[in-house]
Amino acid sequence: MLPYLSSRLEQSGTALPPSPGRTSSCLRPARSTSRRPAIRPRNCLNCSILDTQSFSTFSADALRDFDFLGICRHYEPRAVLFREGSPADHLLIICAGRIKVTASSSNGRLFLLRVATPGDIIALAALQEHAIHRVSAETLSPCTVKSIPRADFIRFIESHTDASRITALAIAREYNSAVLSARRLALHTSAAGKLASTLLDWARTDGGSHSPTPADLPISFHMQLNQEELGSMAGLSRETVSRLLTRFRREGLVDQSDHQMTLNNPGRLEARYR
Amino acid sequence: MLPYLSSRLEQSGTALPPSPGRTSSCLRPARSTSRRPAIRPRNCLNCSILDTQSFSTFSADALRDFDFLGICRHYEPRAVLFREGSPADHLLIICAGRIKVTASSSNGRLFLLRVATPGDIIALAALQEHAIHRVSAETLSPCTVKSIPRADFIRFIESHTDASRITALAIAREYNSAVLSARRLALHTSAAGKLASTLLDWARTDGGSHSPTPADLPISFHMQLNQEELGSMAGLSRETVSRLLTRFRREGLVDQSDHQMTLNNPGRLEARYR
DNA sequence: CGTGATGTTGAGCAGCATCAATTTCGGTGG
DNA sequence: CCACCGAAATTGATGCTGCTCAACATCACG
Repeated sequence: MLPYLSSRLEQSGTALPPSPGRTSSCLRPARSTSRRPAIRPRNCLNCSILDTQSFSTFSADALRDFDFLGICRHYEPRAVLFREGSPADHLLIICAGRIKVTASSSNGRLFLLRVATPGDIIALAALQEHAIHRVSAETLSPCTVKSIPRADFIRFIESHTDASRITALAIAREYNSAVLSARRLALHTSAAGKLASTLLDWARTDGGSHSPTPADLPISFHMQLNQEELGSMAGLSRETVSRLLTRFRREGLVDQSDHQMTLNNPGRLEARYR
Repeated sequence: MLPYLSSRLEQSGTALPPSPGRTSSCLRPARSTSRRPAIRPRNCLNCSILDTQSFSTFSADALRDFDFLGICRHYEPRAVLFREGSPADHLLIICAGRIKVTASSSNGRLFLLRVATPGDIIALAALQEHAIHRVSAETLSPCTVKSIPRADFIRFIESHTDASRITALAIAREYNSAVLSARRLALHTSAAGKLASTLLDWARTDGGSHSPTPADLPISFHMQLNQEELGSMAGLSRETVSRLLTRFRREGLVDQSDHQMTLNNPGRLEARYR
């Protein structure tokens, strides 16, 4: 037995006993029961998420061990994974669904830091420092999440050099997105500027291709947030977001049908409301 | 010769040839000449910074190798270490002095992300991703900075497991401070709230003890920024900062003499202007 | 048809950016 | 020592912007 698995047996009170014949994937975790019990992953090896995301460069060796770590759990929408202030003792990896990461103030305001999608890692930075969470995480849609106890994960990265590197890379990405958020909020005085750059940042990361900057071609992406949440991401009130979106629509800068948002001319949007 | 030092010889065009008898420290890097040439560090082993900061847990082995990496350089105030948009090909470690890390917008606004002090690492996240800098770095005071070429550093952390872990930790810290900045800017609607929380955050990290939260005792710290820079950190105009500081002073919440800033009652400051 | 979530639009006002004038202060040179 | 300068800070006046409160519309769902 691998050394970093020692804490497994006691950590998961709700985990099912190992079921050897099971072939469940991280993505579709067993037929849904009413109680949505935790299941052992054991199929990260052929999980498509690992091919495309952060952990794609794991060595076969590391990947095999990684497969044994933690447990997968299913969550309904609006479920809280952890709250600001609680100790960061588990690493979370999103197998399916969308999760919003927020910070809140004592007077009830909310700040939406990011929306994490499959393949994303949550709580990595807080876990590294062995600190308390400075943010809360809540599911936006039905989610499957792989949860790895801190001690197991630390032991894992200590015994795999490449895993350690990849971890650092993942945090670096988290860092850069946080800096982008801060930039947006600080550099734009006008509400229009804040909203425009929020949409642009989102379209560029979330909206398909990671190509450098594809000229002034329209970008389309799935708008997963309502106006209130969008506002809490850009630091604006719900009403202001509504007014601005109609303005952008009138000016032909964006189109919105259902949950599909299209930035017709990103360059012009950026230039007009910087 | 260590493998990760291979690129040393060609990388430093301005570096002096090795001077074996030299015993210069990272902190006080040779007698100052008019041209402030680059020097080889070779004394990180007994540099006091390493004892107290990020790299304190390096193994003796790693520390010895680390000592051979990069070169130290001296900079005058207002010197630019790198600019937003340039490729991140060097890691910087501050040996002495203070460096401000900023982001700027096309319309001339400036956002001050952090002030880095001795022991801090700069450009770590951008370096990991092998991306371009999203921020600029500029000296506030006379500085000594150790500069390590990307390739050398990557090779270093790949050959030392503990170094890799410590690197991840350092980025995690950077990340958390970036999140704090974003929080501040997003969660506070009032200018007073933004300034108050900026001062409080600063006092708690920079202002001496890292104790959890020392009740309502006064906190004092060295205010290294003028009001304009403080404003660009809190997302406020210079004039607003001035007005607010006089208000805080009148209310007995802060005292300011020379460059020493004292928060007389942090708890009250926080409660009144959240 | 009611209910609750979400989006739209209007009116009023506080707060902060901006422009502008003045003061303070540290340094530099006569 | 004083005069002068420039950088930084102070204070005032003004206008706009976006938050707040409020009413209403729209839609999905039971």
